[in-house]
Amino acid sequence: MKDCGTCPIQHRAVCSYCDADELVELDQIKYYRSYDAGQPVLWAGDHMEFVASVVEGIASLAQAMEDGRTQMVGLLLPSDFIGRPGRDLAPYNVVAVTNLTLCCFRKKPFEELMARTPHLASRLLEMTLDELDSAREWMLLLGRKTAHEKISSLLAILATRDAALRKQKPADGAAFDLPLTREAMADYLGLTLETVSRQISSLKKRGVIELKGKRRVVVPDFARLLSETGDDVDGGMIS
Amino acid sequence: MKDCGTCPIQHRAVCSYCDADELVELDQIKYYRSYDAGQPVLWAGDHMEFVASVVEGIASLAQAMEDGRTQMVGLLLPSDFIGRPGRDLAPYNVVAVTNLTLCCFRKKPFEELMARTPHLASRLLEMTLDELDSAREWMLLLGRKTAHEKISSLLAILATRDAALRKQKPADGAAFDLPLTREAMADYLGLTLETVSRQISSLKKRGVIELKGKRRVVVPDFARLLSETGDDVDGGMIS
DNA sequence: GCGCTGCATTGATCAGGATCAAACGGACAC
DNA sequence: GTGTCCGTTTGATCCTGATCAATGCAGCGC
Repeated sequence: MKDCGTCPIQHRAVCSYCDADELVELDQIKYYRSYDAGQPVLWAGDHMEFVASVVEGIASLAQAMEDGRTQMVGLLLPSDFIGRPGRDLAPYNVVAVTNLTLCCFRKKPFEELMARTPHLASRLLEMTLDELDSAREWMLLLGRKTAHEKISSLLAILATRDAALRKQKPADGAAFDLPLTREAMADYLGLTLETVSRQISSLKKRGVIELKGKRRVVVPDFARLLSETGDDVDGGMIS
Repeated sequence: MKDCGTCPIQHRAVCSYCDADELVELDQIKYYRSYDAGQPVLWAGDHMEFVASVVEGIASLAQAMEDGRTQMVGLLLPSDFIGRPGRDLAPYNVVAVTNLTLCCFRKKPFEELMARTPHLASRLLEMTLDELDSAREWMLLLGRKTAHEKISSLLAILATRDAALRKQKPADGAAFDLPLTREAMADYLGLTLETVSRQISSLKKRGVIELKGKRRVVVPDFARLLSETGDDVDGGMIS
């Protein structure tokens, strides 16, 4: 895959054919948006006038119940795609977890382009199938794992994705930043923030992880961490 | 949408353009398969040589952990689609819950057809987005709802889908069959079978539902049932 | 320095569901 | 009829994670 420099459509989102003519067209309909940490990007029910690719930062997708219970249903890291071609209303809340930059494409022209270019549609289908798979992995976590396995799984995933952003495999001794507050982690894992805190303390006490400050995590032995997740050690969960 | 008679590709799966030429092609690569209740259709990791549309009966998608814990991640009713164009390996176990008939399309020619027909790809994209939405609704249920809300939600969904198969809205006093054992419900809801049984007994005792035998459920007041689900009463969950 | 604010940690207690165990009841073979 | 099998119900007890509450701690404005 040819690299298109600093242009965000180099991301896997829409660029499996990076040197094709469509690239030029996409380039013409793109624009950038930035959000501060904590700022909402979309509320459930909003009209969506764009689709977008995450350039930098982290966004979350969350469902809420009226009484305030919330469940995060997705975490969007750089190169992830936001939006539903063919849909008008946002199905869940999208919030900037950290400072966030999106590369947006106006929805109408994007859809028109899609209708003319089969590989774009199949690329999006492929990405959506990936999302569906990870949503279903997450269902296993939410429905059947213990608090302890949940936290370990989350840390393993964050470590893996963090390494992947640097095009590496997660290595022993690697450090990464926890981009989420304890409360956000709780909402992602279906726990309370107290339980998250306690489980992290316990992992620390047992030497599975080390904490540098509150947010930086060092994993001295990655296989050890994986063995705490409840997953089949090779394959399975980590996607 | 034009009806193509008894041919299963009338299902929304692949037939938004029922009178198009592709229909003829699809017809040439289709074949049927039947499974008995309880029989496996695919194991996670199997090679998939077909994609398929459910004609009759119910199938389940499930993830399993090595120690036996399992989580159902999807329930496939007639008109639902099985398979991932572009993927080779089955990501989860597929099991026939009741007697099951599938209309299968050989994968290779199906994919070739897809590559040539943009509307087929976008139809599948749309369906996959729907699946993704319901997977995420289910994540809210698994992560944040009480046992009591979980059971009510499941019953509401089954009642709704059952009515939909007859092209109706769920009505007060409507009856439907529970196609699942207590254990299967438990695996779907992230509970144990004992808890499922107790919660159903409690709903019965409080008059929210009536049971005719073990498997037939009557819902005297559908709004009452909905109010027990924890969802926003209009819209939300029921999809 | 001070107090304030926003996360995070830790403790004490409670309760919702899990677990272990027994009994029930219908379908079916013999 | 009897016995067995399977799914279900019900009971007693336990334990994980929720809840309520207090404290810690870093950053920041003044």
